[in-house]
Order: sequence, then C-alpha cells, then structure tokens
Amino acid sequence: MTDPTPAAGLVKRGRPRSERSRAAILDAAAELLLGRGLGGVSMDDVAAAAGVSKATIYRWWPRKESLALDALYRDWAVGCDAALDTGSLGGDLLALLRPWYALLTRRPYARVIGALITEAQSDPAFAREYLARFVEPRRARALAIFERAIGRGEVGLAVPVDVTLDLLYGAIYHRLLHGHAPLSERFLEQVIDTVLVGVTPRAGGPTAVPR
Amino acid sequence: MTDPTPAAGLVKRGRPRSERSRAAILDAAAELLLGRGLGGVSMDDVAAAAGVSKATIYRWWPRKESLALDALYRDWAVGCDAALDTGSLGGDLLALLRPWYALLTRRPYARVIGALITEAQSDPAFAREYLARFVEPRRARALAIFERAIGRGEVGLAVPVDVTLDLLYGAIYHRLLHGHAPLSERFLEQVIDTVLVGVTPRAGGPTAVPR
Amino acid sequence: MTDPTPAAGLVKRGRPRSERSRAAILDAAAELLLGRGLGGVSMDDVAAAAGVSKATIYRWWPRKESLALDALYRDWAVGCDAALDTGSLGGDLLALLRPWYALLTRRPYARVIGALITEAQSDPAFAREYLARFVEPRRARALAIFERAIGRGEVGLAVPVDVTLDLLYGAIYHRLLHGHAPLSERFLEQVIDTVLVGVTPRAGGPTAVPR
Amino acid sequence: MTDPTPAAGLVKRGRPRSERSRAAILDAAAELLLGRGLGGVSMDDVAAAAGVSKATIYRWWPRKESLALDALYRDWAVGCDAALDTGSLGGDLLALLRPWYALLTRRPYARVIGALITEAQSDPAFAREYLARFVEPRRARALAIFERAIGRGEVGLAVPVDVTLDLLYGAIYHRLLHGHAPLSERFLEQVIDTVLVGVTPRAGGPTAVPR
DNA sequence: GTGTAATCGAGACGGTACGTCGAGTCTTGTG
DNA sequence: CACAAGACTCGACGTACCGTCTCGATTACAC
Repeated sequence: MTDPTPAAGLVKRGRPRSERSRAAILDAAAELLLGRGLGGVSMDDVAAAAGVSKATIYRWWPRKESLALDALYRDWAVGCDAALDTGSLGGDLLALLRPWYALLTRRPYARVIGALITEAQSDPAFAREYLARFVEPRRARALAIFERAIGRGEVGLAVPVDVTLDLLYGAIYHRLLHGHAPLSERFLEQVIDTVLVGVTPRAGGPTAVPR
Repeated sequence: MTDPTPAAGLVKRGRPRSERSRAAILDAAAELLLGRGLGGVSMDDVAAAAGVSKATIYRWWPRKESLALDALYRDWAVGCDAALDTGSLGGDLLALLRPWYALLTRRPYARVIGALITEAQSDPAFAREYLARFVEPRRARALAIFERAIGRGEVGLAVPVDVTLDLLYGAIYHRLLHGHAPLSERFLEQVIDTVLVGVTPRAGGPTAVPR
Repeated sequence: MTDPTPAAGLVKRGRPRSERSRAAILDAAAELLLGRGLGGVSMDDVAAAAGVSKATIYRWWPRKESLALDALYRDWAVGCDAALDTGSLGGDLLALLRPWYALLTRRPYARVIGALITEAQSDPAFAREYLARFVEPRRARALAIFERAIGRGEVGLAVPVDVTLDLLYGAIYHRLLHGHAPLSERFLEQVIDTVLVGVTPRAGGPTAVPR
Repeated sequence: MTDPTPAAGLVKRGRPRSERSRAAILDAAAELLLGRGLGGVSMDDVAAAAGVSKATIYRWWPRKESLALDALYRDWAVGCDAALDTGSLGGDLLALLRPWYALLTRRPYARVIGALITEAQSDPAFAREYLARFVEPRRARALAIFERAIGRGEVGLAVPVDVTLDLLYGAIYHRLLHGHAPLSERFLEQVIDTVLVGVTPRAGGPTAVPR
C-alpha cells in the first residue's frame, strides 16, 4: 500500500516523508481498532491520537480499511516466518498454528478481521490485498508442511490438500468469528488431530458419499 | 426481535401494527441488502423502497443490523426443517447441506453475513440473536445426524462431535467469506468425504499429536 | 373556534363531547405554554399532561396555534369587561390598562403572544381570529373611553384617536415584546401622561411636521 | 455572532473561511426568509439555495434564528447611519424614520421580525444580540435627535425621553406586527405629530393622572 | 332493550425537518 | 514537496414533532 522504495531513477524532491508520522499513525490505528473495532474508529480519532493531520493519513492510505490492513498486518506475521521442521505433520501444524492462535486470543482481532472480510465482499481489489497479506502466507506455509508430509508418506496421495487446509483454517476462523464456542488451545489440538485422522492413509478406503 | 405474540393477558389497545408495512420493509430490506450489501443500503433507502416512514422502521428495529437479521432470516431456514433420513451419515449430511449451499450461492449472502458477524463482535445481545437464528439451528440438525450415525456405529465413540461440526461448517464459511477458492458443490462433497474419513472408526487408533 | 352552541335545528346524536377533557386540555395547554413557550410544547406534551388522546385535541382544534389562542384567551379578558367611569380620561385609561398590565407581568405571556403574532403573519384567518380576540376588544374599550372624553371636551377634535390608541398600546407591546426596558407600573403611568398631554386641547396648535 | 476579526495575536492557521459561501448563505437566507417566513424555511432549503453544505451553515450559526438575524441585518442599517440635521425635531425624526419605514413596507419583514422576537423571549443571549443590532442603534439615533431638540428648547425638560421613544417606535412596531391598520406614510407623520404635541413645552403644565 | 352515532383512549402511521457525525477533499500558511 | 490546521461537500444517521389513521371501548339519544 505504501511503497517505501520508489522508482530508483526518480530524484527525491521536497520534504521527505516523516517516518515518525507513519509509525504514529499505524500505532494509533492498531490500538484504536483493537479497542473499538473498525466501525467505532473515525479517521479524526486516528489523526488526533497520532498527533497528525488527517490529510497526512489520506496522502498515504486511500481509505480507512487500507489503513486498518496495514495497522494490523505488523503483528499478524508472527510465527509465520518460522518454518520449524518437527519431523511430523501434527508437530509441524501445531508449531505453525500455536503462535497464531496466541495472537488471535490475546486481543480482540476478530472485530477488525470481520470488518475487513466484509469490506472485501464488495471491493475485489481490497479482497486481493487482504488475501495476499492475511490468508495466503499462512496457507502457503501449511501447504509446504503438507507437502513435506506427503513426501514422508504421512498423507494419502488421494487427499485433496486444499480442502484439508480449508477444514483446518475454516474451523479456527469459524470459532474466532462466530464465537459459538471458545477458541481454546484444546480446540486447536482437536482440530489438528481430527484432520490427521482424515488424511492418514490406511488399508481400506473411506466410504464415498453416495450421489 | 419483534415478537408477534405479546403477553396473552394484555388487552390489545391502540392501532394495531400494520402487517403490510412489516412485510414491505422486510421485502425491501432483503432485496436491497443482497443487491448492495449492508454498508451500501441506508435506512432511507429501505424506507423509500418499502413506501414506509423511516420512523416506522426504527420503531420496530433498533438498528440496521437487526433489520438485516430479520430480513434475511426468512430465506435462511430453507431445507433446515427437512430432516431426511437417508440411512448413511454422508447421505444425511449432503441432504442437509446441499439446499443451504444452493441458497448461499444463488445470491450474494456473504456480503450481509459478513456484516452481521462483524456487528456481533461488539454487541453480545446481537451475537446471541445471530447465533440462535443463523447458526444453532443448522448445527443442531447436523448434531442429530451425527448422533444417529453414532447409534449406527458409523462414527467412533472417541470423536469430538462439536469439533467435527466446526470442521464441516467452518470450511464452508471459510470459502464463503474469504473467497480464496470457489464454494462449489464439488467442494461440499470433498469436505463431507474428508470429514467422513476422519470420523469413521477403524482398527488402529489415530496418531495423536505429539506435545 | 369551538362553538358550544351548534345549529339549533340539528338534533344532538352520539356521545356528547366531554367537558372534562376540554377543560383539562385548555388547562394543561395554558400551563405548558406559559412555562415553555409555544415552540417548546408539543401536542403530545399537552395530550399527556391533560390525560387525553392526541386525536381528541385535533378533533376540536385544527392546529397548535388555535389551541394556544383558546388556552390563553380565558385569562386575557380580565378587566376588559369592567367599564369603569372615573370621570377623567386619565383615570379611565388607568382603570382599563392596570389590570391588563398586572396580567401581563404576572406570567410570561410575551412568549406565547410573540408566537401567535408570528403565526398571524402568514395565516390571514388566524390573524383575524387573533385580532378579534386579543386586540380589538381592548381597543374598543379604549376607543369608548376616548369618545367619552371627547364629549367632555377633554380631547381636541383634531386628534386622530386611532393613532393615539396605537401610541398607547404600541408602547406597552413594545416593552412587553422587546424587553429593552422594564414594563413597570411607573412606565404605564408615564405613557398615559404623555398621551394625555398630546391630546389635550390648547390655545396654540401644535407645530406641524414640515413636508 | 460571527466575528470577522479574531484575536490579533493569533496566527491564522488552516483553510480560511470561504467568504463566497458566507455571502451565498446570507443572500439565500434573506431571500427565502422574506419570501416564506422563518417557519417556512428549513436549513436544507437554505443550504440548497446557497449551494452549500448544511454542516457549513451549522458551523457558523448555531440555529436558524441566528442566521436570520445576520441575514436580515445587512439591509436593516439603511438610513440609520445618516444623521441629518434638519434643524427641527419633527424634521429630524421624519428623516430618521422615513427610510426605515420604506424598508419595512417594501418587503414582508414583519414575518421574520416576529419570529426573532419570539425566539428572544426564551433565549436571553439571543435577545441581547437582537436588541443590540435591531433596536438599540435606531433608538440611539432618535435619542440624539431628542437631545439636540432639548438643547434648542423644543422639548420640555420634564419630558421622559425614553418613554417618548417607546411611544414612537412602539406605535410603528404595533402596526407592523399586528396589522390591524395599515402602516402608511400618513400614519408615520401622524405619530410624529402627536408625539411632538406631547413633548412641546407650553405655559400650563400637563394634567397629571389622578391616583 | 336495542340500534345508531359520535366520542374517547391508545398508539401506529407517513412525512418533514432537525442537528450531528463521519468520510474524504481542498486550501491555506509553514518547514 | 510534506505537513498541521481546519473549512468544505456529501450523505446518512437517529430523533422529534406534526397531523392522520385505525382500533376497541364508551356513552348518549332514538326507536
């Protein structure tokens, strides 16, 4: 959204962008968003909290949702880069998902995530941005883990991995967003266990759905 | 939200509520919401489309989200009441989920569902209402199906059914809301198949997650 | 506005008008109007204070201003009917105006009078009603007093009495409505004195305005 | 109400107020007010007619009445600044009042004046503003004229000038607001004549009101 | 007594304006 | 150029009041 490295050939003219302002805006936005949700925070609020002019925010972020995306993204990558190889599918998944779970439950991320998802429904460009930053990276990590497991023979070849990923992440998002039941560490383990059973190869094949 | 059967002992006084207006409001709201999403529809829009005063809407629905809940709810129950017993877990699940899938994909429900979920994050009363109307009924149906399957020995006794339900519904909501991959009938079947494999009892127990 | 004696030929049918309601409405209206002014009182307020249905008010008074007219009129006639003959112009005027002055200063009539006058500016029928009830009667009394004084030779024949009435009442209304100076009993006497001087016949005529 | 010259020591920051908008608002307001009266004009009307946002109006004028005050004030000063000295009290008064009379009768000012007076009844601050702008200046002019006349011996020393001013202005306002009789140029002259007679010194003192 | 007819209460209704708020843009002067 | 300040447009918000309406329940007179 805010490219820090402009075209190399261009000479930089005029006053340079204030890094201080940028950080203040993102900090203030993140704090306010987690506290009151996207709908409860106005751009004036962010500007006031960051000690910054509203025009400065709009110069760098086209709308509130984009700002929210950037503000929340900084924490979001936690544990995503660490590609631990524990040697087993279950261990790898747990190592991948546990830090994320910790993040999700530490502060009310669901508030803002819900609003971002809603915004994505009617703005394809925003949807792409959201997916690219918040969904795809974790999905790619999980996919790599599954591929390693397939290589080790831990996962049956007939298993549709993309569907499995949806089961895994879908279950977690489901509890996160709907809150019909607690999103606990126990739940995380149960989800992984159930998925493991579903993908582990065995002698007799599963009973297919009659159509 | 709007109880049609007030306290029986109370004598009815004053001009009765106009059923015509109520229906017109819900119709107009449903149509507009599916067309433009919650954020794209104003109360004035609904009032104008329904040929009704804005005050009349506010008299019965405290906010736009509540109205949306009522407006969408009327279609939502589709296929939920039909408790087909096909004789197999997979068949039952498919019979339950297929009509719902058809509803979800026929019109852009995701737009409004997302907004309702977002609202639920910061309003516990609304969250309860949303769950009670949009989530719990379908979940209860699925639970009944699983219990029948357990009775038939189709599902292992150690399987945590609530987690399984989250895998099932979570996967579908995940694709519905995130749109990272199409929510197709094929996907629906794959989800059911994978879940079936995960819950079907077998000789050797599942590999537990190493902790 | 509300004719208590309908066409004689008409037979009275149906439930008769509740005199209790009528009185309660006028009482409540007068009290509220003097307390909060016309703009500060809603028809719902009056209905609630009178323990009466809003429809009942509208059945008998076409609009709020008409109700205000009736509500205030009951006090307004004070001292207007008493046609004391003190024997002198000054004495008669004082006897006429003093009770009215007392009424005006006892409670904040100016609030409502101002609103009625304003309404009269854009509704000729209302203006006629207002004049006929609030202005003409007192004017007619004063006119009679002046005519008696003319008969006694207290007032010059060349004096334009209607203009003199405007000076008299105008001065009082001026202080009542504008409040730039107190409307005191002293002021009332000074006004009468000054008018007396202006109308008393003398040897040399007044200096006419050069035109 | 809207001070054009803020504290001198303060540096002007931010976008300056649009003089164009300010003038358009006052023009539109004056035109609409004289055409339909205060009650017949909504803030949306003014905003639309002035090609301006409603919020901009509310930023500078707290309520409709304040706007009306400013909008009408621009014409109101007509002939007030010209302090003609015709040499006689009658001539001076006529020179002062004739232009005002002309203004009052050219367009339906009474509509709005009535509403302003009504508002003043329940808002002391507004009352002060109204008096300071619409009443006091003309009164001060007339007072100066009377004091010159006293210096010339045209007015008796015992005459209470403030009461005389109330007779003069009161009579005019009375006909303006009540409309029981036409506010004509002839009436204006008669009022001045009668007042002149009342204040001109003579041999025998006036007959005091018997108490 | 049994219509018939007008009243009454309660309160929902369409409509209009209110005054406020937030998003996002624009216009100054200053660094 | 970037930035702070803040005025601006636009559009929606939720509320309040107006005057109308639809109920069921009363209350009179007329038959």
